[in-house]
Amino acid sequence: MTELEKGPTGSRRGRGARERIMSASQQLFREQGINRTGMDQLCAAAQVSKRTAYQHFTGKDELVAEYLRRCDPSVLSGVFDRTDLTPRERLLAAFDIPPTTPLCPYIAAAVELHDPQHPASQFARDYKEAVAARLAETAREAGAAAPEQLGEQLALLIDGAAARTRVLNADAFPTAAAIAAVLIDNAIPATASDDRRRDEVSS
Amino acid sequence: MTELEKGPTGSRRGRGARERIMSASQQLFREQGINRTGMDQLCAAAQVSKRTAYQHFTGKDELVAEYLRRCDPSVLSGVFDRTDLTPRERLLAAFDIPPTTPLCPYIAAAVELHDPQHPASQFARDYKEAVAARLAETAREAGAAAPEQLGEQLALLIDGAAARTRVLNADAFPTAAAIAAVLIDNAIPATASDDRRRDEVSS
DNA sequence: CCGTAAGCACACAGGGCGGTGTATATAAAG
DNA sequence: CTTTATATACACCGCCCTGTGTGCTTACGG
Repeated sequence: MTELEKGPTGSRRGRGARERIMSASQQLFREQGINRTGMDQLCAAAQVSKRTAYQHFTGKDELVAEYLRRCDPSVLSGVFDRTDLTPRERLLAAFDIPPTTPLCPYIAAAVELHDPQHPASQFARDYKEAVAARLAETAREAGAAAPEQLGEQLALLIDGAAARTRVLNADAFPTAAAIAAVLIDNAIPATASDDRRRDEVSS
Repeated sequence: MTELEKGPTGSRRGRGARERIMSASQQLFREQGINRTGMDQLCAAAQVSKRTAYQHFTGKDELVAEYLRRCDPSVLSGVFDRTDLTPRERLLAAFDIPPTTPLCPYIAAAVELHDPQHPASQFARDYKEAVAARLAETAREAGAAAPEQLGEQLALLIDGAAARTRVLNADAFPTAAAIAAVLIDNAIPATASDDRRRDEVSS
């Protein structure tokens, strides 16, 4: 572990300032939003001097982009890679968000930054498209008639639940899940439904 | 018309500074967002001195709240009051947003202000609940089995389309409308569908 | 042990922000 | 015309923001 990558991401041998910054970003940007979190506060929370922060990131914009890049793994990958679930169950599992998640950070970033050209906004767009693509892929596995369309629809439901949860201060994901169940059942031909009409078709 | 109300809203006899402020707010807050629009810029755009602005509004917060209050009429009322449409058509018409609308300002405000206690955030919540209620009411008129549920579902679709349109920079309302059509058809008992199976029931 | 790079403390620049104070012009109501 | 509310111009305050400059300390690798 002496040299590892020393690439653009690697804090080569220091005491892990970069990691602390990213960790503090995750917390503060989620709790307070991006615009309402100053670099001073962020550096204080990360126990990092401001000078060090600006040696790791050219500016707040880059920091925000990197923050968004590190939001995903626990949310997305954890759902689609679960082999213990049928494709249909995986599609529905995307709506079982843990109550700790305050709001989809991608939507928040896109709204707060308000600039489609901002690197973070671009990443948010790419990410949302990737989610829709994975949903479509899973929909195809589940035997949906129009998987692309279903994927886009489910993605819209997720975003709707996230936005509505934020505005109303009340969990909207159950409602979205209910809609998703309807859409999935409508899109998957009866012969492929794996848990609702199993008894009347496959067994 | 000499005295009219002289109430808190009335610019009693001046040259309409308040109206210009609100007009500029509508434009700038939508184009640039709330946080990225300073009072200096807003006053310049409204051709109003800053002093005057602060004589009409105690602060930016109040201005923002008033701005949100004036967003509605052209969007909401215009849909639900159309008597030329059947209830079912009215539900679907809610998804025919004019392409001029950049994003639901209520979601934007809730995300940007980031404070559920802010008067504008509270109004946004009330408004969203009112929309869901009117959707539910119309769903009841249309004969839906569970109108409250359908109203909440359609409201979620609208918010999802708005959020997704913002993040992706691409119109997501057609997708939402497609989902809405499915939900409506599923929720309305066959005997009550007013334009699909009309010929086999009512006439 | 020594060199070098990572990190630190601290002050400061430059600008935008929300908001105010003051003195002046204008237009309507009487 | 006088009065009075309304709007104006403009300077100003204190605060917080992103971002730097400078010199010093620490710790790891060779």
